[in-house]
Amino acid sequence: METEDLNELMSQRRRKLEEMAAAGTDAFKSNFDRSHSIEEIKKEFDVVETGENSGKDVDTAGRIVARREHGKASFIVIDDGSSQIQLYLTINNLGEDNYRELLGFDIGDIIGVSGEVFRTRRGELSISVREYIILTKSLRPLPEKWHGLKDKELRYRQRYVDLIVNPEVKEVFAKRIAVIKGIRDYLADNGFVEVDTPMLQPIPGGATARPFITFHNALDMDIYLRIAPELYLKRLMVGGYDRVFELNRSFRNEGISVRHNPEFTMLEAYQAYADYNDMMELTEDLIKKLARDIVGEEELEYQGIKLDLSKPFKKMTMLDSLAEVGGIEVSFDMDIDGLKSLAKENEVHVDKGDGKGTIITELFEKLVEANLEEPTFILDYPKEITPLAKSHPDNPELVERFELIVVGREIANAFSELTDPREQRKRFEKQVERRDAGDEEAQFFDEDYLRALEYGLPPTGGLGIGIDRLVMLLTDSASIRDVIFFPHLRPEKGRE
RNA sequence: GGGCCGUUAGCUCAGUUGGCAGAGCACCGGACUUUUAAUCCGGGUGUCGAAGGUUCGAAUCCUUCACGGCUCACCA
Repeated sequence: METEDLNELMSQRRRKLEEMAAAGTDAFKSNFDRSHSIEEIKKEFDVVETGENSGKDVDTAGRIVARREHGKASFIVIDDGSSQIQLYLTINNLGEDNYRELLGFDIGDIIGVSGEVFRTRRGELSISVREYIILTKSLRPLPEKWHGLKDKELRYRQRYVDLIVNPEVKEVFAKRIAVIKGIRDYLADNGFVEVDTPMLQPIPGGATARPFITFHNALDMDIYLRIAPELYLKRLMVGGYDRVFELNRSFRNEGISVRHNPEFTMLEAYQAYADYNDMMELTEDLIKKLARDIVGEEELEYQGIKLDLSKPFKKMTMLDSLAEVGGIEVSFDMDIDGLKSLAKENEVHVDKGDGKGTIITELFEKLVEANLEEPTFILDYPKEITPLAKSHPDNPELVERFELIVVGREIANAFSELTDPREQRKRFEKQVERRDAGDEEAQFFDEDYLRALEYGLPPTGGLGIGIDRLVMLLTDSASIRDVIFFPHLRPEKGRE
């Protein structure tokens, strides 16, 4: 199969590889001792002035990304992922045969070089090559140097090529890496410990979503990929951990869009003796810190919308926001038919089994959430859609829950956790009723979780942050695929 | 799932009314000892996403399919 899709360029490279082999050269070396990374060279030799020789040799390596031939003296640019540097090669330094061989290497090949660092007359820090070695032969041509790789499908499927030729992609992922590290550092500084809980769960819980189902052969049973780590993390709180977090993947078997990938990265953090107000403070502080550290300032722009993260985030209850932003008066005192007709007026879809809480939430999402730009905490969600949160003392229809909305998107979600096992049992039973009525996203009944609650969960605040969406916000990325190295795509056909 | 758009050389893209498949970069050959999108001379390397159909003739028109993008629906 492989030979069939060989084009001329790939054939040429394979021929070169065979010629190397025939000459006794191994084109896939096992190691190379560097004295410096390219970034280190740039730092250390920054003081070398235009036209000046440093008098010092370095050993470094990288991928050939450009070549400029000038007869008996030429230039090659190599890139090691940290930075790029120009190589200067002359017949005088290398001799005719070696000079020709080094120039004959292809763009994409990975080489090691030794030589003196100097700065050219044009001011470019360079290495005057004395010795070189092929480390890895590249058998496929890279995309064009000027336009890079544009085709989105190729960029997502072959992210390795995207990363080689499109430098801005690396910047986005550098920020993603920094966000994740920043969160871990922040939480560690605040006394949280990072834990791992099961991704393969016999009962998928902690969120309202359809799970992926797989099968355990030895146990002869269905098993689920987790939709959230929540119930296991709260079991750990029962076990006596005071502050825990998990920053890892969850999986939801739902539609794929610019905001949804079937597997996504989520932070969940739980703090004992805290409630949702404490989690609100933590969320705001964390996000402001990430903006400062990673974007460099608290004013940023997302898809043309200017956001000022330096101001205190706004706070509104869901019901108030429907009045203030949505322009409709809604309350749980209205009867269900009144809410249904209100939904109809506003072109909000209502399912048969939907109660007041669901309809109000749908109205909120349509009339309010989509229109919120500046960071806004929305407080006090309907109990009906939130089976794991503590009841609100002022209104039995509500729970102590908030979401942080930025540019119409949910960035964080938190509650005062429901700790009363008797009420949790009733809430689970309601979910089972919904599931029996055909709601595939209703939550599962988890008897062991109730047992854990019966031993006693301290008052606990819980927080979830969607990392991919947060990174989108901080990197001004329009699609979740731009912040996930390998986003989910349909398999390529004609493969295998 | 619906709608719209796209798929042509390794990459980025043109391709007129249906009439021999094009450019730039990359690549190959040649010139050039400080260039940096190097330059100059010569060379087009292709299953026009796939399969059918219409036609003397299809990259171009029609049908179906695949993959992707945007969007609506769905969904935390």
